Amino acid sequence: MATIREVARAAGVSTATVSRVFSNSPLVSADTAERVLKSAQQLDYWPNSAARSLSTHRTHTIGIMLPDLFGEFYSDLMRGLDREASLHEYQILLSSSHSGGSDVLAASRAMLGRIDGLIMLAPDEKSIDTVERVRRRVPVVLLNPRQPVEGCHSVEVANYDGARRVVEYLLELGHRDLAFVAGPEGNVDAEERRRGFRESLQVAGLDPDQALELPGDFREIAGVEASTVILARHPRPTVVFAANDAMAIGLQSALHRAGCRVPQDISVVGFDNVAMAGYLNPPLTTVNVDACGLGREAVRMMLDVLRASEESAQIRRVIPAALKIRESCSAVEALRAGHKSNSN
Amino acid sequence: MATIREVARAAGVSTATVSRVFSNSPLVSADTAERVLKSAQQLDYWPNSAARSLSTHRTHTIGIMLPDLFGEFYSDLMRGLDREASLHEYQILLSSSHSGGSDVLAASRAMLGRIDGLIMLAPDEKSIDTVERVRRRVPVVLLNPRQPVEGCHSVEVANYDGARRVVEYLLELGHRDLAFVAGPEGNVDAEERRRGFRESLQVAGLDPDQALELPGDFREIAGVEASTVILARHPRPTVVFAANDAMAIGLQSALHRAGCRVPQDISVVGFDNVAMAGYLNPPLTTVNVDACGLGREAVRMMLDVLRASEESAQIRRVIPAALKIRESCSAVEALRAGHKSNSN
DNA sequence: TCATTTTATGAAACCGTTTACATCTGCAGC
DNA sequence: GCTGCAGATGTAAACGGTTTCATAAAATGA
Repeated sequence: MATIREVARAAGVSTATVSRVFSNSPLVSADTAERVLKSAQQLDYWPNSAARSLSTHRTHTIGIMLPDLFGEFYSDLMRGLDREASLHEYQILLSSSHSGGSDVLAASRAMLGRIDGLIMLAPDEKSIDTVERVRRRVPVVLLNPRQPVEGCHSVEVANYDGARRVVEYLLELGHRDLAFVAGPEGNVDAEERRRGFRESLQVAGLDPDQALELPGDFREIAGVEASTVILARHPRPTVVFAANDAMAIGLQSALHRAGCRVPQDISVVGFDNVAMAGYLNPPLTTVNVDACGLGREAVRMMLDVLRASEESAQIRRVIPAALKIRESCSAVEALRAGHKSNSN
Repeated sequence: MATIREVARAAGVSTATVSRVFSNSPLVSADTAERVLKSAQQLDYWPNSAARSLSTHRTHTIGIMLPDLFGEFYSDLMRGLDREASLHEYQILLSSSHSGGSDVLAASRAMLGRIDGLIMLAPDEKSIDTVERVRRRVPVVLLNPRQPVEGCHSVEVANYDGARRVVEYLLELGHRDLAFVAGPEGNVDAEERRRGFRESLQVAGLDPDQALELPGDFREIAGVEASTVILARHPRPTVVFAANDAMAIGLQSALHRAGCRVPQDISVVGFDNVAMAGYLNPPLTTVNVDACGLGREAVRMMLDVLRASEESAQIRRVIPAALKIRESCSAVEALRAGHKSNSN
C-alpha cells in the first residue's frame, strides 16, 4: 500500500502538495494536481484515514453506543442514524450489545480518538459517570436518557405522553377496567409507558392498583402469556394495553385462538406502530413512534454541535408520539352483553 | 486531554513504559505499573485509538458495508454482526445507505486505515471492482454475493434452495396453479428466490410462464396490491408464494378483508420467518432465514482470517433455509368447491 | 526597472502511539 | 573481580498523514 511519500516522489512534488491535492486545497495549480492524481492512481494510493485523523483531530465518524436491542425499533433507529450520517458523509462506529457499567466505559474508551462525537441510547444509572467522562473529550447526545446529564443534548420519544393519550382515548370509549402488559424491567421506554398508564388512571380518578398489570419483555410471546391471565380474570378487563406492538400482536393472536374476538369481545392497543401493525387482523390501534426520526434528529443535533464553534445551551428535543387509531378498539357499549364489564 | 507524554512525565518514566503498562506488557515491574496507572487516572488519560492503530496497523474494527435496507432482515443481520463482534471486543464501522458504484468506492476508501477487514452485503456488478481493490488492502468477506469474487470468502443464505423447498411442498399439497409475488429488482435475495420458484416449476414439468408472477418490493403494501390481481384472476391460483414475509402479511391482510379465507380459500407462503410470523392469523408457513446467524458467521469468518497467519483457500459457507410449516397452506382437495382450480 | 503582492511549492515540525534497540542495574557463576 | 545474562527502563525512529512557515516564482503596479 502506497504512502503519501511514494506518491510525492513519483509525481516529483513534496508530500505537502500531495496532501493538498487530496484535501481539495485551492493552493495547488491545476497541472500539478493532475500529475499528482495520475501518480496516485498508478500506485493505487488513497489517504490513510487513521493517520489523517491523528493530525487533524477530526474523524468524520460518530460513535453510537446501544444496549442489546432487538425488534423493529432498533432497526428503524439505526436506519435513521445511518441515513442521516451518510447523507453528511459521516461514518458510524457502532458498539452495542453491552449491559451497562464497566462494559460501557471500556467500549467508549476504545472509541476514543476515532470519533468526533458520541450518541448514546438509554444510558442507565451505571453509565452516567461514563457519560460524564466521555463528555470531557467529545460532545455527547443522549437518546431517551433516564435523566438529563449536564452538558449533554438529548432527543427523546414522548413515551409518557403517548401512553397517556392511549389511556385517555380508552377512557373516552368508556373503558374502566384496563389491563396493561409491561415492557422489560430497567428499560426506560417501558417504564415511561407504564408511568403514563398509571398516572392517567390516577388523574381520571381510577385506582391504578386495581388495574391489571402483567409483566412482559417486548416480545410476542409475552403477549401470549398475558392472554391466559387476562382470559381467566373475572370480571374480564375490557381492554388490554400492551407496551409495544410485538406483545400486542402475540396477544391478539392468542385471543383469536381462544375464540375471543378483537375488538368485539376485548379491545387491544399497542405501542410503536410497526410496519405491519396496519395489516393485522384487525388493524392495530397503536402509538406512532418515529424511531427513524429519533435517529435522524440525534445525528443532526450532533452535526450541529460539531459545526458550532462554541458550546450552546443544552438542548432537549422531543419526538412526539401520536395515537394511531385503527380498528382494534371499540367502545364499551359495543361489547357483547355476556362479556360486559361491571365498570365504574 | 492528556497524552502519553504527560503521563510519563507525571509518573517519572518514559513514554515507552507507559505504553507498556497500557498494553499489559509483562516487561514492567509491578510498582512502576502502579505508579503509572495512578498518574494516568489523575490525568484522566486513556490511549488514543487512532494513534495506536497508526503504529500497530491493527484497528480492532470491522468495516461493514450495506445497501439501504429496511425490515427485520436488516435488524437481525446487524444484531448477528454486532453481537459476535462485541463478543470478541471488536468494533464495527458501519457505512450503509448507498446504492452501489462510486458511492461504495468512496465509502470504502473512507474506511481505509480504520478497519482490519471489510464485510460487504450483496455487492452488485457495479461494486465488484471496488471489492477487488479493497481486497488488496484488507480481507473481505462477502454476504450473499451475486457472484463469487476471487480471494474473498463468502457467507450465503440458501435462498434458491429455500424457494425450491417451498414449491416442492406446495406441489405435494396438490397445488398446480401458483402465483408468486417477487421482491425488488436488483436484489440478490429476491432474484434467487424467484429463480428457485421458476426452476422448481420447470423441474416438475409445469410451465413457469403460465404461473402468475407479480411485482413487489418486499414491503407489506406490495402484498396488498398483489391481492387485487390475484382475486380478479380466473381461474384463481390456489396458492400465493410471497418472496418475503412482509408481503405475505400484506397479502393475508388484504385477502381477509376481501372475505377470502386463508388457507380454506387460498394458501399463502412467505419467506424469512420474521418474529411475528407465528402469531399471524393464520400462522404463516414460511422459510426460516437465520439473518442473525448470517451476520454471526460473517464475523467469525473474518476473525478467523485476521487471526490466520497465511491466506487460506477461499471459503464459502451456506446458511440453510428450512421450510417452516404452519397453517397458512392447505391441500388443494380441501379447497372450497366453488374456488377449486382447474389445475393440470 | 524595481518594489510589492500573489500564488505555488517545499521543509520540517507535529499529531499520539508503539517498538526495535540500546542502556543500565544487579546478580549468578566461575 | 570478571563475564554473561536477565530484567527493567529509556531513546528515538517509525506509523502516514497535515499544516505552519519560509521561500521561490510569477504577476502587478508605479
